[in-house]
Amino acid sequence: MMPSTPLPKNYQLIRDVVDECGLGCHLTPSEIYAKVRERQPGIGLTTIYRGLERLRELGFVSEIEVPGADAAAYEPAGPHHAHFRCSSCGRIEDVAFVIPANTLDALAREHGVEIKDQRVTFEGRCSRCTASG
Amino acid sequence: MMPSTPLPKNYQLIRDVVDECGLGCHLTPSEIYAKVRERQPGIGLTTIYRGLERLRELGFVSEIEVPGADAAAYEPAGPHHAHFRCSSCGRIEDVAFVIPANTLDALAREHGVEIKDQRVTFEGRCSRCTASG
DNA sequence: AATGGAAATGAAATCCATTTTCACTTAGGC
DNA sequence: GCCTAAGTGAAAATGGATTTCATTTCCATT
Ligand SMILES: [Mn+2]
Ligand SMILES: [Mn+2]
Ligand SMILES: [Zn+2]
Ligand SMILES: [Zn+2]
Repeated sequence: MMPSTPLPKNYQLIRDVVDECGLGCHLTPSEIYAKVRERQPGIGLTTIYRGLERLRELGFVSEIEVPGADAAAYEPAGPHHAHFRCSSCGRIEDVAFVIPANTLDALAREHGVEIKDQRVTFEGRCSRCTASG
Repeated sequence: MMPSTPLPKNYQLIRDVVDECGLGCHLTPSEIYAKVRERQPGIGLTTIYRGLERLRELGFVSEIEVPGADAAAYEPAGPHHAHFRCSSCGRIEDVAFVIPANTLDALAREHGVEIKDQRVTFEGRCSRCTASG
């Protein structure tokens, strides 16, 4: 089939900013706003929120909600993984960890629910804070 | 040693409400507010927030922050566990699952961080919603 | 080109959980 | 009783996210 409707220009800019940040990089809507604004000074924060929602629906970006963080963060879509949040400095890092599907299946059966997603977040001290503090 | 300072009466009421809710029961500050208010009509929401923070520091209650939920939830302190959130109705259930310590150790070593806590949340459809919807 | 409807846009208003401020009351060691 | 620290609640402030609404842009169709 034909390539579906191309992304509106502004949404593409948002996608670019998230993509250029790269894997393992997590940006808040405000941070994205600031970066997009460098290329499109007139854009409004509202459009950032709307664009991020759309891009998430389309599977281009992922939203992560980390307990303790004051705002949601976005990253380019990629392989599923866990996150680590340093409770000292707030830094968020990727952690290569996923609960295997057969474990999820067992849990789902056991609890009589249908599990569609997992969110794993670790909390502690990052190497930088351990070194300095 | 002497029993440390007894809990202020209002904080004790908050603790009672959370405890009476039982394991596997998760209450938001507003819900707790409503319940405490039945016994102490004059109490303010501010005191609920302050009490919950204190009770958490003292280890009597646990706060859980579930992605997708609009407010934090509290439960009586107890064994560590994971949570399941139904994306259809919002219901939060306990899930008997913890990432084993040796796995955490390996991850921590691998990523050069110090892991102090884990937060595991599953998302999907609860049995009730699967049956009805 | 003209047209019309759908989508996108941004400013402003609104929402809402949580925190902060501040003046006041309470509790308890002395 | 006095004094200080802790507790309290109303009200205001905060701040991320959403909603509203009037306007503009986009594009497929004439
Ligand atoms: Mn990530
Ligand atoms: Mn629980
Ligand atoms: Zn750190
Ligand atoms: Zn449900």
